Amino acid sequence: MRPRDADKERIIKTKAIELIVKDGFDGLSMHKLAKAAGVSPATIYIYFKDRDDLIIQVGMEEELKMFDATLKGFEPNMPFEEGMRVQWMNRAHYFLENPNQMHFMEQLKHSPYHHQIGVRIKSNFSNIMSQFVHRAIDNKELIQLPIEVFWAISFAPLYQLVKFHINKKGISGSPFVLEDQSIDLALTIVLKGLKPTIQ
Amino acid sequence: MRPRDADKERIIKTKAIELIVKDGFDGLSMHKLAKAAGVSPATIYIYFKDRDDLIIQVGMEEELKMFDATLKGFEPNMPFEEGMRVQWMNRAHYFLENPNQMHFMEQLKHSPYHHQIGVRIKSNFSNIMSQFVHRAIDNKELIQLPIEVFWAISFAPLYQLVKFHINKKGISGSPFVLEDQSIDLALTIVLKGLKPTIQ
DNA sequence: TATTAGTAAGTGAATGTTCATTCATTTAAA
DNA sequence: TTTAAATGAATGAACATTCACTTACTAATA
Repeated sequence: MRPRDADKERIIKTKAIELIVKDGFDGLSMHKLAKAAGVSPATIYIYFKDRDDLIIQVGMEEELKMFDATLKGFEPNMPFEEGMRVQWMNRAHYFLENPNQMHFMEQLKHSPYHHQIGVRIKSNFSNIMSQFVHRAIDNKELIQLPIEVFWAISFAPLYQLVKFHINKKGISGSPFVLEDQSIDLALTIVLKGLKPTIQ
Repeated sequence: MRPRDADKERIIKTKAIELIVKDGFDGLSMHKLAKAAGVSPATIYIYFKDRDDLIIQVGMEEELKMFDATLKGFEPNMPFEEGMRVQWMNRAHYFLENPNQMHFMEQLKHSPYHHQIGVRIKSNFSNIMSQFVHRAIDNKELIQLPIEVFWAISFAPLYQLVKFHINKKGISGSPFVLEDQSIDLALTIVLKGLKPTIQ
C-alpha cells in the first residue's frame, strides 16, 4: 500500500491560509489552491471531504496551535500579574511571528464558519482561564468581575495592537509598528485597571 | 425621464448586509441578492458598477453612519471622563440596536475589502479623537501614551463585549447577554487604567 | 533476494452547476 | 415623445466535485 505524503497535507493547509489571507474566503477556489500547492484538485479531496471540511480542519488546527503557544509556561495558580505577563508575551510573540495565522484566525472568527469550530478546545482553555481568574479574585489580586469582562479588558487591547501592526497601519491609516515598549505600556495600564486599589 | 426608485437602492443595500452576515462574502451572489431584494439581477448593475463596488459602497455608507452615531453629543474639548462615557454609550447603543451592521462591519474589517474603504472618513474621525486625546493628556486627565495604545485600551474591550453579546456566547461558548452594568464596570476599569494616579 | 499481486495515493480531464455580467427589450415617468 | 429605469433571458467563465485511470509503495510469495 502506498502511504500518504505528509508534506502534501501540510502544504495544502499552508497555501489555503495564504490564499484566504490574500483574497478572503471568496478567493479560496479548489483549483487555485491545487495550483498553489502543486497538486491535482482531486488530491485535495483525498485529505478533505470538501471545501468546508478543509476550512474547518485548518481552523481547528490553527486554534489548537494558538492555544498551545498561549499556555506555554502558564499555570492557572500563578500570581495574577505574572500570569498576565506570560499570556501577553506568549500571545504577542506568537502573533507577531505568525501574522498569516493571526490574520486567518481573525477572518475565521468573523465568518460564518466560526461557530462550527472548536467547542472542545475552547471550553478546555476557558476552564484554565476561569481557574486563574477565580484564584486571583479570591487572593484579592484582581477585582471581582464577570469572566467576559475580564477577557475583554485583558486581551482585546493586545489583539487590537497586533492587528494595527499586521495591517502596518494605526488609526487614520498612519504607519504603525508595534514595539515591545508599547506592549509593556498597554499591559501596565490594563493591570492598573484590573488590580484592586490599595486603601 | 423615469426617475430612480430610491427604495430600490435601499433594499439592495440592506439585503446585501443581511446575506453577508448570514453566509459571509462567499454567500453573496448577485442572483441571490436580486431575489432577496425582489429585483432583477440587471437592476443591481444600474446602481452599482459591479459586485466589488456594491460591497465597497455599502461598507463606506455603514462606516459613515457608525461614525455619525459615535460622535453624537461628543466634543473633542470635553472633560476626559465625560467624553469617554459619551463615546462608550454611543457605540454600545448603536451596536446593540444594529447588530447586523456591527456584524457586517466586523466581517468587512477583517476582509481584503477593508483597505479599500474610507480613508477620508477615517482620517477626519481620527483627527477629532487625536484632539480629544492630546487635550486630555495636556490637562493631566490622561496619562501620556501613543494614540494607538489609547485606542486599543479604550475601545477594543467594548467591541469585544458587544461581539460576545451579538454571538450570544461568551468565552467557552456559554450564553452571554451584555447588560448596562457590565458596560459600566468595564468602562470604570478602563478609566482607572488610563487616568494618572494622584500622588 | 527477486518477483509480483494488491492497494491506496495521486492525477488530468470531464461534469454539471452556479457565478458575474451583459443585452435586447419593455415600461413608466417627465 | 423622449429617456433612463427596469427586466428576464442569455453568455461565457469559473466553480466544486467526480471519475476512469496511472503510479508508487507494501508485503506476500517464490
